[in-house]
Amino acid sequence: MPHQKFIARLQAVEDLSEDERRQIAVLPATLRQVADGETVLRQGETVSRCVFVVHGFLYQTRIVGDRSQILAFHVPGDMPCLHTLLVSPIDADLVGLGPTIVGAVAHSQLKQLLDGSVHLTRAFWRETLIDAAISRRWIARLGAQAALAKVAHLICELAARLELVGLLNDGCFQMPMTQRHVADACGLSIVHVNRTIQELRHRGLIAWEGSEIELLQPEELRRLADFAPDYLS
Amino acid sequence: MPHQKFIARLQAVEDLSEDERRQIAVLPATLRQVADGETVLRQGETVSRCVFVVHGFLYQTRIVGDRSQILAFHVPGDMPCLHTLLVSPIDADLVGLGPTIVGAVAHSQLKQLLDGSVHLTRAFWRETLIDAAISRRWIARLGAQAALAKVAHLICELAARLELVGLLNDGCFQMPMTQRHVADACGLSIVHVNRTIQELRHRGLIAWEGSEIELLQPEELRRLADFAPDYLS
DNA sequence: CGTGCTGTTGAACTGGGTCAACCATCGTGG
DNA sequence: CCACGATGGTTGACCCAGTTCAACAGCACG
Repeated sequence: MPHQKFIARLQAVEDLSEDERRQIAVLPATLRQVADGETVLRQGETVSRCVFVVHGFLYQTRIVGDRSQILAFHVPGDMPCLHTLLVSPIDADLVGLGPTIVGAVAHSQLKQLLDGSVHLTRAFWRETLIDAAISRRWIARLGAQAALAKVAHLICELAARLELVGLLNDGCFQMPMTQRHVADACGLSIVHVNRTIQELRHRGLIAWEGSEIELLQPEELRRLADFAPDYLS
Repeated sequence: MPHQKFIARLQAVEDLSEDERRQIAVLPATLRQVADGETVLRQGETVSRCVFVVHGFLYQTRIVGDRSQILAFHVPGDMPCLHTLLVSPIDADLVGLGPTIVGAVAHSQLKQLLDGSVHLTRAFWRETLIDAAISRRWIARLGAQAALAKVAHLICELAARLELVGLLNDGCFQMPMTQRHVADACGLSIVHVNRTIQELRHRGLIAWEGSEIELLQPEELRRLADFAPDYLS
């Protein structure tokens, strides 16, 4: 059931009929294993297939000057390059985070499906709009928050998004993100991310060992991060 | 011809037929004068009409902690809250920048139009995707560039977007933006924006008096800002 | 003719960056 | 089985880009 999480995600976003769910489920998709750090799509590439995350994580990253900036993380159920259906080429590298399984659907197949249904088109459109809403929060985070709040916000957002697809258990989630990823996503140096995470640990807000992150005081963490999950669905 | 610039914008984004252009042109729209600093839509509001810029400028701003962060600027032809058609409520204040004229179309009218046309839906969808692409660049700008490059990038982007709607004359454009706006858009303090702009002037890259901004060495400025206009259409 | 906004300048300060170690873990190849 | 190099986390010392505070000038407007 490769499309399962993706359908669940769309379903959360817009109510789908039995028939619509079936139409998506029968889309011919090829599955593929992606290794940690492997580039799935390269910036500037003209894409002809939409990728969706079945298991694991992807992120989008872009070189700007001598730094690399992460533009987005993608969790199971997300379709990170849905926008390439209408806007080409892609403006960032799409990279695997930890061992990951992705599916791919041809643009042509997707276009054919959407041509036949205004409602499904709207569901997919809405999906991209939520992506855009997340981007806007990232702008707010990067432009206006201090380091501690930036990192806290990122963690809150990931937790909330994983909760939506049932991957948050008891305030815990698995994500093989290194401190370098956090640094690149928050526009901070690795060293300072390290100290910031230690501060979060020290305050008893999170636990983070290996790839397991736990929210110890979610309420407190959200307050610190000025986070509300209202924009995610 | 209130819709003129908006149609031109859509046209640039996706090829429209004579008939489609007419369908948009006859959409019932109410025009309205917006004063400098006047709030058109308030964060959290459930919107029932889409606003488009006829003349002047709007920007989206969001309070985060004790700062306010500008999330986007909108130039004539833009429809800043098109996303509210599918995602409510709006996540930022929409504010006038200088004396501005906006039009408004009821969601119901727009939905009716789009229900009848897969192609128009795609054109509007694409419009929101370009907005999203701009947001992603802002993330890159805010997360990875130094002050000088941030400000330069903002100026380059505005110039390029205004050029698309014919409002760039000979490297000059009118925009009644204050240094506070630049500060809020770039996540910098006003004082430092002031010094940064002086540096840009000093290097002979721009001239900026009152509300007239001129690119004196566009090529040089773009290099400094690491700017390429590829993502704007 | 004050009052408030915008731009400008100087001086002192600080959050976060940079540089440079060092440690633990882990996969790899000899 | 161990030596190794690579990667990720951690720490300390120093530095600097950008912030903060404060003052002032020009100007527009009621």
